[in-house]
This record gives sequence, structure tokens and C-alpha cells, in this order.
Amino acid sequence: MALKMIDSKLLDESEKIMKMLSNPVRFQMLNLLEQKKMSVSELTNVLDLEQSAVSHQLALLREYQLVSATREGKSNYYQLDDPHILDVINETLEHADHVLRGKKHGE
Amino acid sequence: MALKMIDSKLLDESEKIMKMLSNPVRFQMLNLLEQKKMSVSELTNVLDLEQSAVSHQLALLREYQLVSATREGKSNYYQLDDPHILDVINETLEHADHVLRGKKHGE
DNA sequence: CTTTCATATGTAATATATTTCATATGAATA
DNA sequence: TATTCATATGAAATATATTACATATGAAAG
Repeated sequence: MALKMIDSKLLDESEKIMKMLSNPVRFQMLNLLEQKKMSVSELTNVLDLEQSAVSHQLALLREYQLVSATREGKSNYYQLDDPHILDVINETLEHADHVLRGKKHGE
Repeated sequence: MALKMIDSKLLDESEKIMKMLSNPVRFQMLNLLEQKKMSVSELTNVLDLEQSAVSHQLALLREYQLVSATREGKSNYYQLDDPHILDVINETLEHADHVLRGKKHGE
């Protein structure tokens, strides 16, 4: 049978998703925002980063429509905008766990 | 309830996996190697890249134990070494497809 | 209406990833 | 055993991502 290639649009979109998830700050952010909406300063505290770094990463997540923000008073609260991404995250965590367990026996 | 953070080992491992999949060449390679083992020159042709670029990417996939190689005559055949990664790839493709379909209606 | 607080953004500095080019290696063949 | 073929690898060139610093913005409080 002939080889099936992933077509370029699907590959592009996959690349975007993977790029977003390949940074641990963003990965953790999405994991946190799954649990509840959080303001920038809350995220800054929990993640122990500079405010600017947090805002920049959130800007990327917004650009890719993975999160959205709503203003409440002075704060800007972020929330997960695409729950479907959680399936990818969870599958990744499962895989990561599987790899880590594997390392304890083999090699 | 308190916030659940992804612990650092799991986060590190997830980062590695996502980094590997965030490059479209590697993503496509893994997709191809799922279907059958292929030599470097076959991959070079199918992916339409320089041989050196292909070898470098394969070296990374080897390093992360996602593929392994076996020599046959002059050629070096690569095969998928971690079928579990396919779950992540497939989940990603599903998500990418979902996003692309979404774009056709909304926005 | 000016000061403060929370956040965003531009730009430069730095780090990381990818590609390219040149060359090395190692098995097969002449 | 010299040559060729397939692949790997080192190092430089280039591209991309991340962080840090300075400053802008906009809502709320005084």
C-alpha cells in the first residue's frame, strides 16, 4: 500500500499545537487554567516568573486561541478557551508517565 | 481545592515529547515510520530534504528513543521504537482537524 | 484629574533549534 | 585493498524562541 503522508494543512496546524505545548511554562499554564480561571498576577505567583514573561506567554496562547481573557476590575482573568486541547495534554502526560516508569526498570 | 501542579519530572518529560513532535519533519517521519520501516535515503526522497538534515533529525529521534535503526546491507533502516507515541500523535491530529473544521464556519 | 495598580507590549539580549556544508565512517563491491 | 555507496557527524551559518528591561495603557481610587 502507498504511504500516507499527513497533508500540509493538518501538519501546519499540528505544528502550531505542538509548539504551544512544547514550552513548559505554557504547558503548566494550560494545566492550571483547566482547574480555574486565574489572573496574570496569580499565574505570576504560582509559576514564580516575571510578570512580563507571563504576559508574553499568555499573549501567545491567546493568539492561538487556546485561552481568552476577561477583565474584572483591575485584573485580567484568563480561562481555557479550547477544552479539546486537554485531550492532547492528558495523552502527553500519560505518555510521559509511561516513559518515566519505564526508566525505573530498563536502562 | 488546592491547585494541582504538574510535577517537574513529568513536566520535563512532557517537554521532551512535545519538543520532538513540534517539528513537522520529525512529526511526518514518525507518521511514516508507523507505516513501515524506511531507510535514510527513502525518507530523504519522500520528505524532499537534504540527506544531512534527515540524518540529524533521525539522530534526535534516536536520542529520545522514539526510533531505532538496523543496518541492512549499505542502508540503515529506521523503525518506530515507541508505539505509544502514536497515541499522542493521533490525538494531536484529531485536535488539528477539529480546529481546521472550526475555522471553516466561525471566524 | 493625577496617582496607583495590574497588565501589556516593544525592543534588545540571550538561548535554542534547524539547516547547510564539508568531511568522516563503515560496509559492500570491483 | 581501493573505490563507491549510504549514512553520520562536526561546526558554522541562520532562523526561531524566550527572557529581561523599560515603558505604555487603561481602569479604579483618591
